[in-house]
Amino acid sequence: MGHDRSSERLPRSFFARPAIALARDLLGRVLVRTLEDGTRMSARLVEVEAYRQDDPASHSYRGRTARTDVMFGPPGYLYVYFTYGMHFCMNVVSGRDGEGSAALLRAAEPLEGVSEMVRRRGMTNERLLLSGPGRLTQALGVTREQNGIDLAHGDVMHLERGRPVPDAGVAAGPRVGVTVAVDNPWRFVVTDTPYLSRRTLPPPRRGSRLRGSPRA
DNA sequence: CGTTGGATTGGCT
DNA sequence: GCCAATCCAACGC
Repeated sequence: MGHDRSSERLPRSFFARPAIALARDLLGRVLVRTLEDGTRMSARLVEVEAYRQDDPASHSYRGRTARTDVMFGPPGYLYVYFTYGMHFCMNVVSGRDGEGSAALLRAAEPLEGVSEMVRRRGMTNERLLLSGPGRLTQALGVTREQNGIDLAHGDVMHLERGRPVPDAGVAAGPRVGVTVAVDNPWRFVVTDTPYLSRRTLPPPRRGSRLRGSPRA
């Protein structure tokens, strides 16, 4: 039995790599949100997607703008954007400073602070508390105000080591809700969990270079 | 400056 | 399964 390091904070170096590698390795990690009154909420990440600068589906594809500025900054910061007139989505910035890439946090398993999540979500079904990018931000109290915060050293939100998920427990498939670059299997999910935004992975499309079951 | 549609969700058919 | 809600960034003129 070794020393338990699961609550150690992930350092800047963890985030300083390509979006696909980061997205995959974020599975099983613990996202911790600390409110101003000290209340702690935490959740185990089970669904994450990668977005690269050379990727037509990425906000960074058309260059650096006011909205995507954080995405082009150094790794380990939070990129939050507003969509469909009512939802916020949050990303962990990856790669190098000056490069626009990030990992979209799409779903998680509630751990600590469930009653606080329930209050913010206005519903009690634990399965639906954090199972979607908009639900995740609503439950954890993340809005435009948290755009650009530092996850590696800040107090508002951080990531802990948790328990990395082995390849046998991970599946990859097309990203949800994107209409371009649909053959890029950059959505990573933990297979053995009820907390995903979608229950099943779509089958490989005809003409796709992928074959058989999607793998990490 | 006007138009378009989106890395979504929840409610209704 | 279908679709409205509701804002605003990006793009075209």
